Amino acid sequence: MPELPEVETVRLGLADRVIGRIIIAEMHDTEKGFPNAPVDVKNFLLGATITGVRRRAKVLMIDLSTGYSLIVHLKMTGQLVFVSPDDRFGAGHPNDSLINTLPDKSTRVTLSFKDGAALYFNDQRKFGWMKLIPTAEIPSLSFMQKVGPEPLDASFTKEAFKERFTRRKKTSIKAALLDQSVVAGIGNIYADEALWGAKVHPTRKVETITEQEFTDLYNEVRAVMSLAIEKGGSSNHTYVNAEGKKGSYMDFARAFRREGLPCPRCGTIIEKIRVAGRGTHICPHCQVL
DNA sequence: CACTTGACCTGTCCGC
DNA sequence: TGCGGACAGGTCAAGT
Repeated sequence: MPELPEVETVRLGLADRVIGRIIIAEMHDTEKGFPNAPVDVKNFLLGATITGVRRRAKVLMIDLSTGYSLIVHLKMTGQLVFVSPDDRFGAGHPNDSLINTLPDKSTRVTLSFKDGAALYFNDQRKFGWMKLIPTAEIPSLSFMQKVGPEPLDASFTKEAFKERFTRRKKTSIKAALLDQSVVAGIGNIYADEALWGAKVHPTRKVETITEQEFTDLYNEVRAVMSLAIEKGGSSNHTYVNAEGKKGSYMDFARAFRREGLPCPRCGTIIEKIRVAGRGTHICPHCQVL
């Protein structure tokens, strides 16, 4: 799914497009989709103006003028795509662009705006969700209580990074990196990329990671996340930004989904193994046990 | 408590 | 071309 850089890319795109727009209707085609409470939808979603779009870890928060917020998790295949009336079949937009074909069979929620624009929440695998809750209740959500620090926050130090792992001494470094309560926002792509960058084998137990390796991992996590945001995230199949367009980080990937190709550092063929139940890409020469 | 595994869904790709 | 199985960017609830 979208990891931190993909969710941040969506957030930036939405902030440009939906803030100030007024929601006049919502339609959804699955019960899992959202607004579980019809009364709240009627009173706090319809007619609301969007006032802000925030992100914490991989969760998006769309704040409304009514004091409620839409909370969204895209999980593996979720998308939030904004389409203005001018976009459809407009000049300069490729014919194969998603925006000309939405809604489609993966569309779970459609939010219609007063000016004719729409925001589509699509999710092929239906793992994602969208909820409507009072904005003031967000900080007390169990997710917000448990989630670790944002890796790109200026206040997030190398010392804090290392300290977060003390609770996961016996597990693999990859499983710990994927644990959202340790550090927020890392997923399968950027875990592999950061481990490759720091030359750390993903199955290494956390308690065996040296001071220098923690320093390298800290720097790599931040560098990889920053570069990915700059490139608009990674796209394999389903991920798109708020304009329905793909990101380009995969052009810069050094290990992820590069099995069978040479390691950019030493030329050894990248291998794919399984760690913590996830497909994992390593250079067997650079990342030794 | 720490840790691992399976389940949640749909679609696609790969080998027979 | 058809079919079964493995797998896909995430997170829970179970299990040990």
